[in-house]
Amino acid sequence: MPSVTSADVARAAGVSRTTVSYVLNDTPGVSVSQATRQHVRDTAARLGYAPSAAARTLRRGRSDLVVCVLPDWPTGPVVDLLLDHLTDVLAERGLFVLVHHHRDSRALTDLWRAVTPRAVVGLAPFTPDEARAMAQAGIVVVGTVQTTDDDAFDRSQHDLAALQVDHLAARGHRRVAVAATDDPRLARFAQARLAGVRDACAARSLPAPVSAPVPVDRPATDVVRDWHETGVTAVAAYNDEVALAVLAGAREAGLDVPADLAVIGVDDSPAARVSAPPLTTVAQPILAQSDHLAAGVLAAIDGTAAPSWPADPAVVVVRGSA
Amino acid sequence: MPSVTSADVARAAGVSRTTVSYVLNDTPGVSVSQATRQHVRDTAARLGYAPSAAARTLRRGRSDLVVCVLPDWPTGPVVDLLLDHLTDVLAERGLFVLVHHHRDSRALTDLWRAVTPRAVVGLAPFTPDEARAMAQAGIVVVGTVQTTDDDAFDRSQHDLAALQVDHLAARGHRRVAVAATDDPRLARFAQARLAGVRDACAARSLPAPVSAPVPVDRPATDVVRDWHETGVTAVAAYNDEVALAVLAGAREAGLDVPADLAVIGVDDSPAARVSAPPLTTVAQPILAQSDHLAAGVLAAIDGTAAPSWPADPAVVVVRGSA
DNA sequence: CTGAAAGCGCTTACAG
DNA sequence: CTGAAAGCGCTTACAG
Repeated sequence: MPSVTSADVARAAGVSRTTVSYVLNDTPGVSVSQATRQHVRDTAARLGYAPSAAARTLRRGRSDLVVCVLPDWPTGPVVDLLLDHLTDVLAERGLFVLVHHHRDSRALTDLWRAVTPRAVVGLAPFTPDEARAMAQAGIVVVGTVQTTDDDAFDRSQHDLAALQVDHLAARGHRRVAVAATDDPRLARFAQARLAGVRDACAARSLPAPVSAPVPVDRPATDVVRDWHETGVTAVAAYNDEVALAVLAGAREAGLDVPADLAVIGVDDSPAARVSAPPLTTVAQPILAQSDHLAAGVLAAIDGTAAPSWPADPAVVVVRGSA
Repeated sequence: MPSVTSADVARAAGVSRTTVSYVLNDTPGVSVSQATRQHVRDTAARLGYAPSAAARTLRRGRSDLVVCVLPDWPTGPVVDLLLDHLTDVLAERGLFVLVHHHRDSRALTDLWRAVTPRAVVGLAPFTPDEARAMAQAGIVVVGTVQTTDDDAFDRSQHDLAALQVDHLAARGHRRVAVAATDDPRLARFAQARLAGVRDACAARSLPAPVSAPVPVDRPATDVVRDWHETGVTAVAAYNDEVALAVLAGAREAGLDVPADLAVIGVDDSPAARVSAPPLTTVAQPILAQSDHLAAGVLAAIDGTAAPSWPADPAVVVVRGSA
């Protein structure tokens, strides 16, 4: 179908393309009579005119599109919240957020064929190569984690782990196990988190933690039994999903939570509230993080200084499991 | 930063823009010497050349972008799977998938300002107005559900509900309750699903089901107790998340699942495998649906006939709860 | 108040 | 084998 252009609208309405553009964009500072405005709008609607974003972007020299790159692992409700908030905040500045599920680097390269975004927000850590390619292309890259080389990355994972250990230690636990994830895509995170638990234990003179991967799709019965038999009384889980599998394993093994085994997760997902027992977990300040990301995009676009990362008020939500 | 264009590359490499375009796009059927090809590529890399997607799209008259519009409610791992698969399948045809979290109609209108996609895949039902606007803009619209007016919409929800009732009835249950969602964004679905359970009960000569909204962030203790006291022995939940809240409520109320109360969900989410007891649920053929969506996009683009919706092999996954 | 014209960066027939 | 030129649809200084 031959799509209708602004020239078609101009011709049909008996005005110039200039006028069509002025009216349809509500360009400030131009005076076009109300009658003409209405006539142009009616004509555009009648013809089913849809402006070409490509032409607009080309002419303007910049697009209003912000691409948010997600990690390729399942992200859950916490990230949904972040995305919605980010979309809202940037929409107020006329920026439109579209999300890319990052699977492999090839896909990230193809991205430039399909769109030239104004900015890219990375929720997945980029490799140094990817980050360099984007920077070179003049694309603003903002992220929770700039690259996997970033120190801030390890630090944030460390802090999360420390909060778990703090809570467990305050309850008198000494022998802590780490329920890691078995998802290879999360290896980088799991590793930093384990190191965090290890350091926190050392700092509190607790014995070094043991660790095992825990699949999320079945009760972690065997692992839990092993841990319990070797004197472990508390488990720091990679996230709530893993913690749920630990809870299920304890149930199967006939262990009482938290009496026989305390369990603490990370995320404060909805499921944490209705598990048996309800899950004690670490909640991250997701809205604050989202605001920070939005501020980072805006700062980069406006050329002002990037906001500093907010003091991290991640907090332990105490429920029944630890 | 003045971004580098193909003209800059041509100048620096000492060739014409034509040659740059041929080399960088691997245009078939043109003969450029290997030496020149390499020289152009090196020059482009050295200058950090990134082609303008807007210019390319404008010139070509079409973009390679497919926008997938998600509903504004939390979608979970099932939709993630669908998205990943859709992205893979369409990538093979050079199409790039970006996801938009649909919150309000204003945002959907802004979409055309930011991008002119080749096709839109709707996972959320569009209003008739929205669908018309897109069709008029010459955008291919493909979806599980074209509009909320669509008959197929009610039918699919009906089928899901019928499967739940079938399973419950086969286990000897007669008094069925519907654990609906309290999320207003899902009202349209909840309504169709309730109607489905009602019809299925009628068809099997069971008494009409009772129904109550169940929040997912706390145990549904009171509702469950009420149901049990009025002779209800089985619950058809809106989805697994709601079912989990029912399970938690039963636990609080001191009821045994499934002896005192059977519970069946919808989705077969990971959490369903590790709940107490493991959740019996209805699994949807998500990969088949994803393939169908991809085929729909391709058919529309190629101008061939849209594939018919596959016979829906949604299936009950029997675990411990019903 | 309105219009003619330039130009954003690319691709691709066409001529050499 | 390579280059000059047209044109995609828009916005916006500029002239009237």
